[in-house]
Amino acid sequence: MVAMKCFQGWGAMYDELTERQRAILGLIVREYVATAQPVASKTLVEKYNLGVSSATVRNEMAALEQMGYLTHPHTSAGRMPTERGYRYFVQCLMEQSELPEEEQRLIRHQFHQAHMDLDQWMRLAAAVLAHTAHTASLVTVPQAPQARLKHIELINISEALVLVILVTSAGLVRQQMVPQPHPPLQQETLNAIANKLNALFEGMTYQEVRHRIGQDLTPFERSVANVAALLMERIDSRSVGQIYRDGLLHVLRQPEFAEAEAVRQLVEIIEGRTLLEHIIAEINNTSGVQVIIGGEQPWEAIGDVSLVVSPYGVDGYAAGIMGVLGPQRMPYGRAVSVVRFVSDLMSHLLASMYGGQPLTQTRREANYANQERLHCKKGGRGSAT
Amino acid sequence: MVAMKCFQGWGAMYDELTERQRAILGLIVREYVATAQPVASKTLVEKYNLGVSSATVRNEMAALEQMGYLTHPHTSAGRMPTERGYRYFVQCLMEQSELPEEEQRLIRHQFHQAHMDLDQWMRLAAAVLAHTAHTASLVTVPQAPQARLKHIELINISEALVLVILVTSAGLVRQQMVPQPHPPLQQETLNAIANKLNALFEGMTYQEVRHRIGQDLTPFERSVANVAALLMERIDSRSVGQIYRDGLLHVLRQPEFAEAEAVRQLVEIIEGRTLLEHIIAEINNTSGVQVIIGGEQPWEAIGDVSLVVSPYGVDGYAAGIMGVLGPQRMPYGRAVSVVRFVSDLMSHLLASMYGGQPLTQTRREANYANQERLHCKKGGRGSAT
DNA sequence: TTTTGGCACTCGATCAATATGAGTGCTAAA
DNA sequence: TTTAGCACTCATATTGATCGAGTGCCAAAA
Repeated sequence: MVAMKCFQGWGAMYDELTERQRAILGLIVREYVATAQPVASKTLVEKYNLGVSSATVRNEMAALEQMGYLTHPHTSAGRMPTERGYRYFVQCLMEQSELPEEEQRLIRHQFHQAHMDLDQWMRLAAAVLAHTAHTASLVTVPQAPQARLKHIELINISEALVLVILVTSAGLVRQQMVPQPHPPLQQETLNAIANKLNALFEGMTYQEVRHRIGQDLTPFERSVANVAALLMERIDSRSVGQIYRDGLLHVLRQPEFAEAEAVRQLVEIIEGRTLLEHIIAEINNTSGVQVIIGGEQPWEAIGDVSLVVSPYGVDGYAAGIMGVLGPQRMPYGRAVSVVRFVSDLMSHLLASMYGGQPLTQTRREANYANQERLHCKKGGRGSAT
Repeated sequence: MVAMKCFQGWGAMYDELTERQRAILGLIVREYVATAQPVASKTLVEKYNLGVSSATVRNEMAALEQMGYLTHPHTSAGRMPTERGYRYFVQCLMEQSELPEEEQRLIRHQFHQAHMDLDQWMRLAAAVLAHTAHTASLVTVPQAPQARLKHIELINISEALVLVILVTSAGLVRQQMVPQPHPPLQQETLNAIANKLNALFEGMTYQEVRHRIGQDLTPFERSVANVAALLMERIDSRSVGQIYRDGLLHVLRQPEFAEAEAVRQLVEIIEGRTLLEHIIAEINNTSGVQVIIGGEQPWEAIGDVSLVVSPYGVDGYAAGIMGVLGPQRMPYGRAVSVVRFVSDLMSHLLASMYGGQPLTQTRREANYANQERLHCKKGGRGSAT
């Protein structure tokens, strides 16, 4: 059967495989994902009623191995997908179903329960991703490109302390205590000061605020302005703010993490910031759901761990990423569905909170990949003739 | 030599052991903690220049095993402490040194860097505990007994949204968006409304706020008041709020977590909320640093994991717990030192922020245990007569 | 009465030899 | 092009033998 173009840049690769090889590769991936055991030619034939003998399947397997889609742990073992095999599966073979309507409704409901509470949304997103995909999950707080001051508020906490509350244009709120000046100020005076500072600094970045400090301000006002600048700088500098995690236990149950070394590596990815920041930086430049597979291309470092991640947020206001992570042997279809759904949902919720365009548009646009895939699939699902 | 009372309720147990047995038990615990290998009579004699032969040590070991302080993994292996052995060690044998001055200074410095930023303090506390004790660490956000409203602020975010900021008397800040009423309100109007609500509700709990809602308020004011009540209720209801964790990797490096099952159990304790809340509830009723050892008394469920925890906070304002957790085979001395130091430090910092008495007093008082211990030690270090 | 040297005994750990069987690769026939 | 059949490979499990660390105990010494 004639092979068809599947995905930009994968055309050549796609052409390598016959329809039957593609069917077999798909079954092997699915079977291996389900059982975590190398799959034998015989099991395949028996379980899926292929109309051919195991020997035929073996030949195809050998061909697929030759081309780098499968491996052998040892001579007398079944086949398992290589990274390249997974990649092909994800790009061309996987059906990208939507999440079942029932599940969608449940998730939406949970989010609407948490009225406009960003913190709870993040927590919930992490929980839903982990629970639905049976993997670990990560959600980063959406970050504005550069924090700009929206509003300062001063609150009299005691004779010794004043609370500075700062709201950025992206809606982030930060607070910090500062000492009262020598004769403590009353709330009304503080309000007046806040008004003055708001008039002066509204819409500025932390550098601009710093620059404007100095003339015609009392020492106390100056210290408040400095604190405001500091808080904004802190927001900007934390390239990733807090990270919400969940579902580590799900992943630990997988057999690939039966020994300590693998677990260590996994936890190092999840908890350690360096690698994560690297990944996040990479992802933020893309759009749509991305699948990162174990030791592929630039991700040799992450070993047996795969990620399915997506940026989300509001265009121009705030952008974060969320995703799930598990062993290479991961149910990619389900993972992609749920990551796409939840990131879309969050984007829309954030948009309704801040105004602005949810980051979904770019993703729809990115669906060319998806559509191409469907197109390529049309080529044939049926068993070999 | 006459045995002396060591610690309330442990007198009887203490009396069981001769001076030499105590010395040997202490050495075994220390050696086992250091090497993670069952310790043999010979190694003990050679390494510590005991003035006796290995046979003698063996006899004493047999006696200690008889009494339940030691075990055997198998016949031809050295001895290792039982839970009871660890307990005796912690209660009577461990020297409770302070953290080295150098280290104290460094830690204090780090905390003072993070000016009055509660979030950063917590993160830092978790990091310091984990790093210093080479274990995993937990820090819960200090919770006020009942949140009372200190201040409400309303900020005009857009034509569609108003940000409600709420400050409790304990200094916690929460925010939430509410929709603007039909003709959107200007910032000045919002200020007036905030003033009105502040005058009405200051100092009230969420129940009291709910009760006062209804008469002479506009629908918008009522919705703000409701949101405020909801936020305070949420603060109260989260018996433990966010939990800061760190250092999981340290623990995973320990040989007792070489196999997946142990790791699973550990992560279940750290990430799962149920068991943790149970522990926290138990601890909050006590004062001073507590040592929870693996499968002891009411803690059979936590298996091979030990905790060293302490409450901290400001008397009457806010109380949380912090601590470290690792395998039973844990450097208890160091862990106790650092937990005590950091919890004291945090208590003082919080007290300087909120006013009030730091929770340290009770701990000093609890030192009777410590002093008794020193007393008991005085009883004799030398070998038996 | 306590300590100690000595010796037998136990039992995990390690290694080699062997058997087992799952699954492939290849070849020759259909 | 497919397939039946068979040889081949290699992980896994089993057994047995050996080694040695460390204890337990006893009888002699202090």
